[in-house]
Amino acid sequence: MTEETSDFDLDGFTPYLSAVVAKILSESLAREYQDRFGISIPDWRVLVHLSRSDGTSVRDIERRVAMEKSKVSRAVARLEGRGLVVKRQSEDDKRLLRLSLTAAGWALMRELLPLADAFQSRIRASLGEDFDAFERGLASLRRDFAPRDPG
Amino acid sequence: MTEETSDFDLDGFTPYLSAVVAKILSESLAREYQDRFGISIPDWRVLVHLSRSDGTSVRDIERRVAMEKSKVSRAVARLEGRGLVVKRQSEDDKRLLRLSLTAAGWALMRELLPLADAFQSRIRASLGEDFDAFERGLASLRRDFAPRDPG
DNA sequence: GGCGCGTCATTGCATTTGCAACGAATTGCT
DNA sequence: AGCAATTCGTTGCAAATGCAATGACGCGCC
Repeated sequence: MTEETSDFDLDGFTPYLSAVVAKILSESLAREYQDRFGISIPDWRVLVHLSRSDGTSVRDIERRVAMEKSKVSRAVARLEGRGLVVKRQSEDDKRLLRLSLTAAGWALMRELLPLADAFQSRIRASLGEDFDAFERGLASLRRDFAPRDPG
Repeated sequence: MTEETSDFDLDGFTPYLSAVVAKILSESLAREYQDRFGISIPDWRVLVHLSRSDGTSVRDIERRVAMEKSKVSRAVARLEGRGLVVKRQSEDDKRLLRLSLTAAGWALMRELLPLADAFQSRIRASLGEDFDAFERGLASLRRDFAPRDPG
């Protein structure tokens, strides 16, 4: 009866497409470390962030990795329980936590980071000559659509 | 003490960046319809998909929108409860559902789709001349990293 | 110095999610 | 045709999630 249909192009709709792509990328990568190392996606994000900048706080990670602070807090608690991360109270500001990888944490990252590099290479190959424009695009969107900082 | 730090570049790591960007895009768009229309992100995805292809099944949406079938099923149930969608049993294959928007569903979409178009314009402006390469990139990644079809 | 206001991290709780199990229906094999 | 294997959609249940409330602390104004 109503053969009605909008002319809206779902596959050209960037928010939708990028959600799909982000999901399959995360899951594809997660398959390589979840079973093998017992690391969840939030755990992975925290670990990678700490391998970059040792001594950051929960709030830093929340901002930078776009994860809820409660999610970060629980991931950190899990990782601390496994002896991969240590929490110290910051001396400058006792509200803050200074998070660091332990020796075991670093050892794990020496196994995980090559996986990440290999995965990134696959992505680069898939994107070909569009790679640079793609990365620039992600940066632009992040800048222009990031939630207003209430500070 | 250990001023140790890996040289891994988090901001150049595509799975991470794309997850962040997808999240802020989804949430930024959601802010425009959630409160106003009481539509959640999964609801939105289903509605948009149905506005494109009337009469598709839960499984179709699962495949195409990269949502768990249970998530689709529950979104459809919600939308049916609000009178925006109808479920009919397919006559060809009685396992399948034929999903359609109701008149009320179409009326809602006539309000929502302009929001989507406007949002897409903002994205296009943000990406500038990289827009085409960006969309091509999303399509490539989707193709190359999509989960193996067990069929 | 004291007091109100804002920030950091955690936690309680309600909602959402994902996975596995299930019933109904179809397909394929013999 | 008969029966096993598979597919579709739903649902039960445990785990994950998001939000608001809380406690500890720092900052600024008086």
